[in-house]
Amino acid sequence: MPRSRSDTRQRIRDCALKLFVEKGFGSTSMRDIAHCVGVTEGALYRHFLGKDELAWHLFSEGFVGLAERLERRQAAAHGVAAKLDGMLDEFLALFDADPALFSFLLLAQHGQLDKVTADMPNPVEIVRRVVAEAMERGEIAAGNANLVAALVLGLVLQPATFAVYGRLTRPLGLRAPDIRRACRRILDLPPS
Amino acid sequence: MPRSRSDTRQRIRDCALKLFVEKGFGSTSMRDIAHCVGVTEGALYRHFLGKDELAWHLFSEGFVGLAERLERRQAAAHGVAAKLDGMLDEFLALFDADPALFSFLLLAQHGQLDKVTADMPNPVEIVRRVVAEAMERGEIAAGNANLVAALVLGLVLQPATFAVYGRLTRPLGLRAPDIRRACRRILDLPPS
Amino acid sequence: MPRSRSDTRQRIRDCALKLFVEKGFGSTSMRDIAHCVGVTEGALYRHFLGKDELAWHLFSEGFVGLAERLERRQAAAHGVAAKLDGMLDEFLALFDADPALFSFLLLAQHGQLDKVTADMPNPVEIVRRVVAEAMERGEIAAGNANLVAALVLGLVLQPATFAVYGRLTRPLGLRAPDIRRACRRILDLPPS
Amino acid sequence: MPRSRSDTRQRIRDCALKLFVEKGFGSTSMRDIAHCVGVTEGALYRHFLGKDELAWHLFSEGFVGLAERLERRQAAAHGVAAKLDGMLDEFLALFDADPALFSFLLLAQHGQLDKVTADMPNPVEIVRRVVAEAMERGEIAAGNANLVAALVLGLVLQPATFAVYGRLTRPLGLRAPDIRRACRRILDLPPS
DNA sequence: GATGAATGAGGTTTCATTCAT
DNA sequence: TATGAATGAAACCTCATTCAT
Repeated sequence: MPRSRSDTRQRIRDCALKLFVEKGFGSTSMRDIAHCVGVTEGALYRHFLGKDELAWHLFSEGFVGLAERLERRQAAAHGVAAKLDGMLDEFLALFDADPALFSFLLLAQHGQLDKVTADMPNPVEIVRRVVAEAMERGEIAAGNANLVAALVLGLVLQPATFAVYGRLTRPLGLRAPDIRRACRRILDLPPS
Repeated sequence: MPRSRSDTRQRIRDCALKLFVEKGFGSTSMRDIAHCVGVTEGALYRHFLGKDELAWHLFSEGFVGLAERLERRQAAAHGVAAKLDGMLDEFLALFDADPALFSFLLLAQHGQLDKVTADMPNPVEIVRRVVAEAMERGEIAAGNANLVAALVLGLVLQPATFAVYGRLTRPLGLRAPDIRRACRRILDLPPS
Repeated sequence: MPRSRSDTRQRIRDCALKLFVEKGFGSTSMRDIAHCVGVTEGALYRHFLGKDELAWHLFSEGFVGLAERLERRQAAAHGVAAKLDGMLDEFLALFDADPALFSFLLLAQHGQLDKVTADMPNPVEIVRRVVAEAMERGEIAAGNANLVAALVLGLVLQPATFAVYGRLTRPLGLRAPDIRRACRRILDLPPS
Repeated sequence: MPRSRSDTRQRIRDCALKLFVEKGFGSTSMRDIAHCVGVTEGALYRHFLGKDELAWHLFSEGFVGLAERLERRQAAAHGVAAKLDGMLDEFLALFDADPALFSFLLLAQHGQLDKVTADMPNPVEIVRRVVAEAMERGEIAAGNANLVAALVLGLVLQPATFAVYGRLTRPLGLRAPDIRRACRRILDLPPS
C-alpha cells in the first residue's frame, strides 16, 4: 500500500534526523535512512535532491523556525528577565517536543553550521542581541555580550545534553524554574 | 625514510584529532588522516588497529587524563568554591592547550561516549560528585546534583563552543574570573 | 542496462565456480568475478552478501543437491551392486554436466567442508551408509565401512582428477563400465 | 635468543606447509606464516625469495623426492604386484610421516602443479608408467593405462583424504593390507 | 511514487615486499 | 639474521546516486 507523499516525506525527515543525531551525519548512509523509513534508497531521491540537501533542509528549516519563535517571544516580552524567560522556555519546549531536532540544531557537530549565512535568522545571534541590548539599556552590567550569551545558553544546552545521556529525566520543562533562577543570578537580576 | 616510532604515532594522533573534530568522525577517512600525517594509509595500521580503535584510543586517553587532573585539583582544594574553581581552571587550561582534544572529549558527538564504562574516571561524574558532596555537607542548597552539575559545566562548555566558532577570543583562560563569578552566583556562594 | 535478476545471479554463480576451481578460493578476487560476469564489483553485493556467502551458497546448494540425487538413486536400486552403480553414474553424470561444480564440491580444498553440519545431506556419508548397510546385511564382507567407502569413492574421484588434468578424455561417463567392474572386484561381487 | 639459520628455515617450511594446506595458498599470508614461525615478516625474505618461490620450493622438493623414492621402490621390485605394493607403501609412509606435505603434494589444489615440467620426476607419471609397462609385458590386461593408474592412485589418495577429515584413524599404514588386496583385485592379480 | 539493478568512486583494511637499522 | 616502519597495490565492501521499469 503506497503512502501519501507527505507521509513518506515526513517519515524521511524523522528517520534522517534520528539517525544523524544518533550516529552522526557522516556515519549515516542513505541506506540506513531508507531502511528506517521502510522504502528503497531510490525512493528518497523522489523527495530530496540528495544527502547534503536533506541535511541542510532539516537544519535550516529547524534553525530558522526556532529563531523566528525566539524572536517572537523576546519581542513580546518587556525587560531582559522576561525576554530571557521566554527564550529559555522556547528552547526547553523544543527539546521536549522534538529532542532529535533540538540535538541536531544545537548540540550535534555536523557541517551545516558553516553554511549559515549572516542574513539568516539565528537563535544564537538573537540571544546575543537581547543580551547586548540589555547592556546598552543598562538593565544588566555592561560586559562582553558574547560571553554572557554563552553563559546563558549553557544553562539550557548543558541540561539538554545531560537529558540526552539520561542524567536528567524528561520533560526538561520541569527544570525551567531552576534554570530561570540560575539565569537571573548570573545576570544579577532580582528573582521572579 | 622511516621516522621514529613515537614521532609518527604522535603525528597520527594530532592529525586524527584535528580531522575528527573538524569534519566529524564519520566524514574523516583514513586517507584524510594519512595525507595529513604524510604517510600512506597502510602505515597507519602499524600503529593502530583501525579507525575505531584510533578514535577510542584518543578519546579514552584524553578522557581519563582529564578526569585524573580534575580529581587531583578538587581533592587538593578545600570547600566547594575552591574545588569548582580548580576544576573550571583545568577545563579552560585544556581548551587553551589543546582545543582539538577539548572539543573531541567534551563537545563533539562521536560514538565514543557510549563505550565509557562506569569504572572509568569520568570528568562529568567528578563534577557531579563534587556538587553532590557539597549538598550533603550543606555547603550549597540541596537539590538535583545532576542539574546543578549541568549548569556549572554549561558555564565552561558553552563559552568553549563560542570560542570554537570565533564568537569569543582566545585564550579562554582570560574568562576565568567571569566564569567563576557566574558559578558562585548560581550556587549562591559569596564572591571570591 | 540492467539485466534480469535471475540472469545476473546465474552468471555470477557460473563465473565464481569456474574461477574458484581454476585459481582457488583465496586467489580469486571479487574483481575477477565481476570482470568475468561483466558487471562492476558493487553489483555482486546486490546478489550475494559477500565472498564467503557466495562460496558457501555455491557449495551447499551443490552439495545438498548431489546428496539428494544420490539418495534417490540408491533408494531406487536393489542390492549393493546396483546401488553403487547408480551412485557412480550420478557422480560421473555430474562431472560431465558441470565439471567445475564437481571439482568445487569434491576435489577442491576450500574452507567450505568445515561448515557442513551433521544434519545436512552429505554425498560422502551416503556412500558410507550404503556400504555399511551392505555389510550388515552380509552382502559384502564385514570390515571398516569408512575405508571401503573411501576405496569406492577413489574409483570415481581420482579418474575425475585425471580428467581435469587432461590425463583422461571426456566424457567420463564412457569409463563407467571399467569403473563399475573395478568396484565390484574390490567388494568381491560378481561382475554384472 | 637467535636461532640457527637452518632451524628457522625448517620452521618456515613446516609452518608454510601447514598453513597452505589448512587455509589454501591464496588465503595464507606471509604474515600468517611469520606469526606461526615466531619471526617478523621481513625475516622470511632472508630465507626465501617470496611467497611464490616458497610454495614452489616446498612443492618441487617434495614432489621430486617422492618421485625418486617411488622410482627406487618400483625398480627394486620384481613383477607388477610387488612394484605397486612398494609404491603404495611409499605413499602411505609419506602420509604418516608428514601429512601436511602429503596433502600439499597430492590433495591440495594450488597452482604449483601447472609449473611441473615434463622432465621432472613425477609420482603420478611413475605409477602410470609401471602400469603401462605391465600391460606391455602382459602381466595385467591391456587397457587405458591412465585410467588404471587413476584407479590405483584413488585407492591411496581417497583413504588419505578420509584420514585428513577424521573419517579414518591414523597411522594409515595399518590399512596397507586392505589397500593392497583392493589393488590386486582391480588388476585381477592373485592375492599375496 | 516506488523499485531494484547497476555504477563508479571511495571506504577500511590487508597484501607482498623493501630497506634502514 | 632479524626487526619494524613504510610503501603501493590490491583486497573486500559500502557509498551516494541514477534510471529503466
